[in-house]
Amino acid sequence: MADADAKLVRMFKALGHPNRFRLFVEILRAGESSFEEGHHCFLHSIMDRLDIGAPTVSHHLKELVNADLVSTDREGKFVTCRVNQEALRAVAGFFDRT
Amino acid sequence: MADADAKLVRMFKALGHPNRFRLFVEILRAGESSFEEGHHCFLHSIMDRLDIGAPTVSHHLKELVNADLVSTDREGKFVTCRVNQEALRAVAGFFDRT
DNA sequence: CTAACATTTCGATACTTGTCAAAACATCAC
DNA sequence: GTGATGTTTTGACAAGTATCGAAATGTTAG
Repeated sequence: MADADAKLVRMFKALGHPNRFRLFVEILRAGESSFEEGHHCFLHSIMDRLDIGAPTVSHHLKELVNADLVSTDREGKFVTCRVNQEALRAVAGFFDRT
Repeated sequence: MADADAKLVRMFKALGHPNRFRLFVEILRAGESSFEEGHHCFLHSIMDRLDIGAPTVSHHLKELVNADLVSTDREGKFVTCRVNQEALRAVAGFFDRT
């Protein structure tokens, strides 16, 4: 299997769990509605809206990062998240090819 | 979570496993290169190209069908598969929205 | 009807994963 | 420094999943 395909599979797998999908969509939407540079958002505000324990959110976030769908940064006490637009284009490209 | 989202998650989950992804791509490609109506292809010819046991292929195919990515028909002794184009458009739409 | 072929179901097993509580780590405010 | 707050790691457990061999089912050919 081609390398690019393996990467796609990792993305699909990451999005193929309800809680991870919701986490991703929250990051996506929070980033869209943000006026700050880079469209990032704070993890703790997302945690507030998901009724999942913090360790679980952290675990899922790490998987989104491993799948290259999301990237994170630390700003002092907080962690900020943003979606990786380039990765999204790769996925969209797969479906456009069909 | 909205109903449409749950459907998306099922599709992502189905595509998020290497063997299932390969099965899907085989069906996709076989269908594309076919001149028969409906772009269908025979399951046994796909099985030949994947080094996975028949029971496992059958299992994965069922999951692709459950995810609404693929539909199957029986033609006598054989099973034919085709991708569900409408479902593909639904997924593509998700990524266009970003 | 029987033999051959295509596919699915069943049963078992090894492996992966989602989740949480508790502890640890990181950073800031004081 | 201490305490408070945000996040991650660890350890554990339940649940889910991928895979296979064997058996069962469906279907056609002869």
